[in-house]
Amino acid sequence: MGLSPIAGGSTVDAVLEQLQAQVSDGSWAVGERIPAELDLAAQLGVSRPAVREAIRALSHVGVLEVRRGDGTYVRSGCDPRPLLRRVARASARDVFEVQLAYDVQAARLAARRRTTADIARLEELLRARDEATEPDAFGAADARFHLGVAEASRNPVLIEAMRFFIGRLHESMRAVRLDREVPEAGPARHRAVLDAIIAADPQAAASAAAAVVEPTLAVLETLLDGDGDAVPGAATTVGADAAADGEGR
Amino acid sequence: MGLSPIAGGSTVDAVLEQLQAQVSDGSWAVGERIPAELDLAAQLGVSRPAVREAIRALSHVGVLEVRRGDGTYVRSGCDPRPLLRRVARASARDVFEVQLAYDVQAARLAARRRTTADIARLEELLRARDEATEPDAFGAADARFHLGVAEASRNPVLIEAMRFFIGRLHESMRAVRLDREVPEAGPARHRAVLDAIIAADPQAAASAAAAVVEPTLAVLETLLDGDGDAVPGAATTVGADAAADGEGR
DNA sequence: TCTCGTAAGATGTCTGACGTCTTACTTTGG
DNA sequence: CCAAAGTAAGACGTCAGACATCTTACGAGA
Repeated sequence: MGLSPIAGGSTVDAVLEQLQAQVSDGSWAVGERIPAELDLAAQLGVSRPAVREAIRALSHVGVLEVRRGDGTYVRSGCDPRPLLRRVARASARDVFEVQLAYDVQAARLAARRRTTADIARLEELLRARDEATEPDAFGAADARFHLGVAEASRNPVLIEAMRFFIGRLHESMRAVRLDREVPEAGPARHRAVLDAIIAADPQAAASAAAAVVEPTLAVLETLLDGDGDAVPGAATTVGADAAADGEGR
Repeated sequence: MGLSPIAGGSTVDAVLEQLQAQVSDGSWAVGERIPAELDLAAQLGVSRPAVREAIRALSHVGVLEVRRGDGTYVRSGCDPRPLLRRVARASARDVFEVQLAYDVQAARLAARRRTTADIARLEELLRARDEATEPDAFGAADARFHLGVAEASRNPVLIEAMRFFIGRLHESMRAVRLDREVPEAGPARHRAVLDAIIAADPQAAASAAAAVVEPTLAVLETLLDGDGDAVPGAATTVGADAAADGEGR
């Protein structure tokens, strides 16, 4: 599969798609060096800035790697943009379900790997969470406790994934004004998570973590129910306009 | 917090960090319009292309949204780049642990939401997986089955997350030549997952999904254990740490 | 044979310009 | 007085050319 001249639509986005296609279908293998910017511009019939922007965009999402003075190399064949697009337009419920998966796994791993320092830190975070009263402060303290558990799991990928998803989740709920209406699980259930982590009991920690989120998820489910699968994007979509999807290209 | 002129290093990256900082600390609220490219260029003391590249990079990861003829708006305060960087440099084990979280949750949700059509499709995928013999073909069939379970969960975020992480996981393992050495769970355990999904038993499906991945994870653990963080540059390095992070970009 | 210097190639950045779309204001007709 | 159409201003989209800087590799010299 070769490169074909760009036709219509947004030039940069069209270039971006072509480059991604070359990577995805293996025409450009991982680790390989791709043609120079000027060569690509000539092949595609566009200017160098257009090619350059597309390359930079792909490098910022980890698909390409630019080495100054040397060239541009393929770093990974997996394109994270579909995931990012999905998360940006996802319903609060969908994000919440993924967050549940993270919480359970983080608690399980934390129970296996926590140190005494972790326990002390988590105790402090849990105390701060209990003491918080104002809605905003409470939400922040709650997030910090969940993140604290993730940090005790010693898995940097899990930590960053939770950090990102928690942020997006709060945004989603704030956008639909649900952050004040959806009740949070009480201190008791959070205490159970920490106790299980202290007891170094992965199974119990996983169960307790699920018990923390399940009630909230159930409320969320009833609040925006009726969706099922009949209404794909509409109802709870946080990303404002669904139609905007076709915007770029 | 205001904008300060760019000093040294990579101009575009410096601009990018400043823009991200403005968004992160709330100086530019979500939904708000940011200054025009020319204004930003003047404030930062750089050229318009530099500002433009930074803006495009942030728009491609969902932080900003550019509306032609109108202006640039803040779409989200959460920056996914830390997550992407982490995943790019993660060890196979760390990615695997996250993948385990997805598998368990996908199986649980699939057990609750699967249709008869899902069951038929999963049966077909499982059969194809059992029949595959060649390593590459088997790996692909295995991935398709796991993705099939995710699709039955009816959670688009979970589906895309699994698609991305499975891809990165395979890349990681191929990079260190582990894809041929790490044994896959046998047909029996996969059969158990599908049976639980058919039986509409979320709890059993979750357990079965965990049972599928746990053995592989255990082997992985012993294979590259002992490294911990002692051998930074080695094959599966998790990126050792923060130090190596400076390279990218 | 090893080391150092130089040249070629590639990316990094800048300046300036023009095209096109969106938005908002103004004007005109009812 | 209100509403609709037309117009002008602002902002992003793209392009062109040029120069700076870094990396790499090749070749000359010790």
